Amino acid sequence: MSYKPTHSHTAAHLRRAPGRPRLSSDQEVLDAAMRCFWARGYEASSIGWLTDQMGLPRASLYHRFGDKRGLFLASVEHYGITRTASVMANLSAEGDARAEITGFFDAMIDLVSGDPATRGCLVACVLSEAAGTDAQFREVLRHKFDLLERKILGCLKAQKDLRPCQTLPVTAAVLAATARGLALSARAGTPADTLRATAQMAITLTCPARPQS
Amino acid sequence: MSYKPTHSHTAAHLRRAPGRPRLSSDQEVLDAAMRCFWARGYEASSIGWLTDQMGLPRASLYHRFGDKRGLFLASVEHYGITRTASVMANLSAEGDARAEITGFFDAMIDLVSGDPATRGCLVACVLSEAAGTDAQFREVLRHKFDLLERKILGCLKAQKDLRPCQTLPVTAAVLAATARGLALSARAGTPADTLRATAQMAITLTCPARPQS
DNA sequence: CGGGTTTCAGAACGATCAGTCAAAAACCTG
DNA sequence: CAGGTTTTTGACTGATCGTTCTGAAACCCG
Repeated sequence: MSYKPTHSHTAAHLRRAPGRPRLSSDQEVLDAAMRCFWARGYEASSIGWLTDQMGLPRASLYHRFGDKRGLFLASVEHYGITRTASVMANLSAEGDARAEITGFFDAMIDLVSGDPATRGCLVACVLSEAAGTDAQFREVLRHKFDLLERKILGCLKAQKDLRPCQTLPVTAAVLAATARGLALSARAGTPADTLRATAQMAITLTCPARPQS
Repeated sequence: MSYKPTHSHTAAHLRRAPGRPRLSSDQEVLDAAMRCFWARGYEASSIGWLTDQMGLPRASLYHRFGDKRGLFLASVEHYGITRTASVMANLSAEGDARAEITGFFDAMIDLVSGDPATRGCLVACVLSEAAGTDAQFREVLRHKFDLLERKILGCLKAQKDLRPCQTLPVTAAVLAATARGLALSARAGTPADTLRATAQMAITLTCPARPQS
């Protein structure tokens, strides 16, 4: 195995870190670890399998991330930054709610059924399972769930044409639950087209179309 | 530990099984195993923990159920018979769809948030995770998912007052996805009242109330 | 070219994993 | 009571688990 320097001289004023340079960046190894957990779940991903896929020595993994739990938490955070952030960005609460929520569902479905090796959602499917035996995982899960509902809620507040019976926070909860249910279906193997049709119907029922303007 | 015979002479014409009688019935041990998997998930439930909770000798477990996978599959089947059957029974397709689906959601929410030790749904939360590494689990999961959707669909066909835009199978998929999302929320710790309010809203949006007759 | 520092590489650790074995115990039939 | 059958019991196995340790390698600075 040949040595490949990370960067030769990116910036003269920025001193390199002392010591032997790393073969791979945190981004690279975290993305590999995330895909492992995403595909197999927390318990089923052994350290040996993880280090193989990450291309990282065993000792380096523990030095950088503490232990398996720390690596998983870092992977979940990496997932949030590199995957769900762009999906949630659709819910900006600045335009038409129906259009934004449609964009959100489309992006979400691409995420959960894009790569057959990593079906479903790392948070909804994997973290929620791991949360059963770890209190900290449970707290992170609750925070992630809450985040989505508040984003949808903020988006709905821009919608003017809701039915009189619709309480906004509860409607947001319905949409969030539907999204999580779709992620679960994706993990079970439901094709993306079916998911999209289901999402479309959920949006139609939840956010009535604005009158033609 | 004292010996307790299962039954002394229930029926004269029914011969007892030969050999040493069992200390506990299949129903008892399966229910304990099911609760273990339900609470901790498949991978996190070790054989040692399972046998402890089941009160069953290690060797007997393997003799009766083959291996851990067999025990899990038997537990899922036991779950279907003793837990989800009564929940699904609400969807008889013989009465008002709205009322039946409301009854279904109520029973489902009781199931997934009744016992704090076994939050969520064994199928939606645990089996769906285990399905990531086992093809047979995946097949069972798909079958269970499909079963629910067909029951809801059959129920919806009795509904006369759907909106013109509603395709029945897609509407059933929306309700099934919502139900699974609620089970996921229950596992994350969302209180039953919140779940019920969300379910109520989903039903209101999906199945418009019949005109007063 | 030597210290100092950090990562790499892989062996090694005790613990625990799923699964097995052999013998004793508890029943039935005859 | 003797022979047959099945379950219980607890010790046992090899493999794998998460984690740690020891050196050597590869960089910077002076």
